[in-house]
Amino acid sequence: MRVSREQAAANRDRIIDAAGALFRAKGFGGIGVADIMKAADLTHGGFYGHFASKDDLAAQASKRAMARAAANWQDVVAGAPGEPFAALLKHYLSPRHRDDPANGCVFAALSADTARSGKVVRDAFAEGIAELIGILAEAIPGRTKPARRRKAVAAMAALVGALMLARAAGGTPLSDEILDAARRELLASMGH
Amino acid sequence: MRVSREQAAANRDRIIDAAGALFRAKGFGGIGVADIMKAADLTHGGFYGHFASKDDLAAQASKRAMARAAANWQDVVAGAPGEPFAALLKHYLSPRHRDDPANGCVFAALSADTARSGKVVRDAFAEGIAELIGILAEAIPGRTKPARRRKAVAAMAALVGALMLARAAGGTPLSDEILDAARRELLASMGH
DNA sequence: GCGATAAGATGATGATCATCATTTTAATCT
DNA sequence: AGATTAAAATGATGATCATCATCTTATCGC
Repeated sequence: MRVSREQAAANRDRIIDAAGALFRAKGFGGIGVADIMKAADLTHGGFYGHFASKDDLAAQASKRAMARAAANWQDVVAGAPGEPFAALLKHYLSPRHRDDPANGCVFAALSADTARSGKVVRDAFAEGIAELIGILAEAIPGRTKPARRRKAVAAMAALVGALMLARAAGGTPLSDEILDAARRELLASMGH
Repeated sequence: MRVSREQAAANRDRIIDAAGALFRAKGFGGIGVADIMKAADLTHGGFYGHFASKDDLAAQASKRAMARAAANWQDVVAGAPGEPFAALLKHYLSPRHRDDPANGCVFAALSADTARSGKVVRDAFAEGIAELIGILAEAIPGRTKPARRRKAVAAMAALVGALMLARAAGGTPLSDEILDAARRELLASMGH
C-alpha cells in the first residue's frame, strides 16, 4: 500500500523519533527494529526502505536527539538571562529529567553504548558534546575564555555523571542526594 | 568430567571474574553466557550449576567489581597520605583507565545498564556508589562533615561523568580535554 | 487514464542466545 | 573398593532478532 512522498517522509520522521525515545529508554541493543516500527505505527517490513541498517537509524536518531538537546539548552539559556547556568542546572538535574530518560539527554542515556560503538558514532557524539559545552561556556562566568571553556567541560561531565548515577541509584535516597549535591556544588564552583 | 570442590570453586571464581571484565567491556546484553564461559576456559553447559541465571551472575560480578573498586581506592588513598584526593583523580581520570573499561570502574561502565535494570540491581549499585563516596569524603578537605559529604557526592558524579564522556568521545581531542578539565577543576574546587 | 514505481505489509531466513536435558567422568562418601 | 554424587561437556529447545524476498496497492510521471 504505497503512500504519498510526504506521507513517507512523515513516516520516516516518526520512525526516527520513536527510535530516539526507545534507544534512550532501552539502549541501542535493548530494542528491536520491529518494536521501533510498531511504535511508529508501521510494520517491520518497510524499515529497510528507509534506512540502510539499524546502525544507520541509530546514527540518525542520535544526531536528531543531540540537535534537539542543543536547541533546548539554548531555549533555557535564553529564558533566564540573569542566571543562565543556574537555569540549566535546575532543568538538567531535576527528578523529572532523571525519571524520563526516553525524552532526556542522549549523552546520559547512550554514552556507554557509544563508547562501545565504532569511530563514526563516537565522532558524532564528540561533536554533540562539544556543542553543549559551547552553550555552557557562554552561560558561565569566568575571567578568561580558556578558563570558561575548562569550567564548561568539567561542568558538562558533572551534569552527565550526576544524572547517570542518580538513575543507576533510582529509587534510593542517594538518587535525590546526588542531584542536589551536584547542583549545589556546581553553583558554588561558579562563584555561586 | 567431575572436578574437586576446590577446583569447582576456582572455576566459579574465574567465571565471575571473566564476566566482570566482559560485562564492563560490552555491557550486560553485549556478551552471552557461552562466551563468558569460554573466557573462563569452560563450556557453556556447566553454567547453571553455578548460577541461577545470567542476571544472578551479573549481580555477583557487579558486587565483586564494586568491592574491588573500593579496595583499590583505599589503596590509592593510603599510598598518598599528603594528597589523597589528587592521587585518586590522577588514577581515575587517566587515559589508561579510559582505555581499559574491562578492568575499570563498574559505575562508568554499567550505570546506564543498571538504570534499566530492576530495583535489586539498582539498590546494589547505590550501596557501591555510597561506599566510594565515603572514601572520597575522607580524602577531601572541608570544614564541616555535611560539606565534605556534599563535595564527595558531587565529585563522584564528576569523576564518573568525565570518564564516560571521555570514552564516548574516544579517539577525538575532546576525549583528552575532558579528562584534563575535570581533573583541574576538581582539584581547584577542593581549595586546590 | 495508464504504466512504471515505490511504500508498506506479510512472511521467510539464518544467526544468536538463555535455558534445559542428557551424558560422561571423576571425586567423595561409606 | 564400590556406590553415590556432582561438575562439566555435548547437544537440544524455543525465543528473539536483523535482514531480505515477495506481494499488494496506491502514487507519480507521462
